[in-house]
Amino acid sequence: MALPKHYRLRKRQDFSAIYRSGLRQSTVHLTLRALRQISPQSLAPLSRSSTSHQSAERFTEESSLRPTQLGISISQKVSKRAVVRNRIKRRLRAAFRALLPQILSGWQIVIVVKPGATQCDYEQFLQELKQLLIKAEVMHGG
RNA sequence: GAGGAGGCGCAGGCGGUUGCGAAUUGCCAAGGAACCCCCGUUAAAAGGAAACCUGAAGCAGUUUGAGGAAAGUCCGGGCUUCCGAAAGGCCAAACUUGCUGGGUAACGCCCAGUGCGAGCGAUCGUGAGGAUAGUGCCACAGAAACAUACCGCCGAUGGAGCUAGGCUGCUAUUCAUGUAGCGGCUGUGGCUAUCAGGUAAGGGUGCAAGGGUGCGGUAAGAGCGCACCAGCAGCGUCGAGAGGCGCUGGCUCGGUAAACCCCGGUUGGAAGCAAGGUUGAAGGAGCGAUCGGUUGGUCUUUUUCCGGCUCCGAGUAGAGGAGGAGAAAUCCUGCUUCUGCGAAAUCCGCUAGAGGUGUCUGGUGACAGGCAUCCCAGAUAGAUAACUGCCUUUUGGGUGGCUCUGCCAUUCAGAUAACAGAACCCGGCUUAUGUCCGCCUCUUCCCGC
RNA sequence: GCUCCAGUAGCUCAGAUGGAUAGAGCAAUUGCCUUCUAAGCAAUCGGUCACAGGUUCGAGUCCUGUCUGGGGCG
Repeated sequence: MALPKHYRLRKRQDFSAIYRSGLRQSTVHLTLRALRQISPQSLAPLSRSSTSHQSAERFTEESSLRPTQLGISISQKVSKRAVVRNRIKRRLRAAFRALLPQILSGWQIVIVVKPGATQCDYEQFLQELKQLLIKAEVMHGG
């Protein structure tokens, strides 16, 4: 990872939570799944979903604590060769890192790579990522 | 110079901007803490504390960070747990290993050799035990595919009197020999029939038909005899052995075991680092200080002793709290114990190894041994990078020079790194792969001297 | 990490113990039928049996090694 560890999305729970209730945007080669993060204290009783307005109040105070976390999902259907998949991941991370200063904190993001992205270069990924993040209002429009 | 065979090496280099993991050092929040201060047995509160220890996150420095295949998972190990057994033998089972000798921790791997096959050769390939232990199969064709005889050849016994002959009678003709016609006898050759005849030379069929070629031999034939070749057996000799060479012998046995099988060989089995352990969220079960009884039951190895559990009796009042009449239920807490990664949690396992490099010695070699030296990835939604400049190499064009079918210099344009990503660790095998990549040895042909 | 299965015509599948020229349905092409089309009928076309090597007289089938695709378990 060309990202520091606390910018990475690491737990299986986080991924499944994002897939379950996150918003969705997509371009030709990428799909964005994003979830606005709730504070770490109320993360545990998330499934009971009874303490919604309490956590919403806390959110405004504590959203600045946790930075935005990124996870990348790329299937074997995109390419059977691990080298190709890893290269795409690294390029996406590099693009994300370049956009990091403009990104709001407190989000959890998963980027799903679609088949056909094998031919893309760094510039294309940067453009598509920027488009997605602006559409999802994770990033300042500039 | 052209073509070919074998082997080895490398896995482009130097930067720029922005970054990541690990180790380590320092700084640092915070905690612990000897101690200081305070107090003076009616006490030890509050406060301080850069001796020292721990040290999250962060910052800074230093070091370091994918492969020859990290891949496929086709073999062999190490390591770990469980089951079984505990040493050896026999049987069974499994493996599916199978020329010989060696190497190795081990191997289905490697090295050296033998036989066979391919190539002019360098070299290459080889799943290379047994077909008289038994069973099965060998389509079609063919008489017959494992034990038979279709045609043919030969023999024996017959038949007809057709045919070629032999002997002979009559008639015609001729001077005569003879010739022609019609008969008779014979059974040599042919024809034909038969033989539970002989034969395996020849024909035909087929991948394959009972060793091959030649001479003799025989009624015809045949290893029936001989010579040479191939194969088999025995002996001698060389070799550690597979085998090589030589001599002798009786002459002969289809193929298929990558069909079943037989023989030999090997082997505890199963799972795999998501092994397995530590901490432990969560869940289940439970919680009594002490003494006595062996007539009981059961477990630890049969017996004895000792001991554990259970049982019976005494006794105390039964973890703490709430609750209640309470030693009840129920709830919370604590403790004991069991389960416990789908809580894909933490840490360990986790990288010093059948290790790398250099050198010497032994060995034809695989390899082994000695000495010196080095420490060289440990991630876990998975680091080792993203973008980019120049060089290198090379192709084409232009210009210039020279010793001019070329070479050198310069310039412009293009191409320029393939295959591929550690996931517990090693040894092999296999597969993928190159910027016109580089190097060495050998071989064949051509040209020149 | 472990493990199983498949690969045969454009598609979906047969092909049991090796035997001659590898079949079926659909599709395609042509013809018939019909005013025309569909349906129907008839014929035709189409195969490196995934690849390479081997055993055998002979291999889709047996053996060995690869490649590709798909599934299962922890």
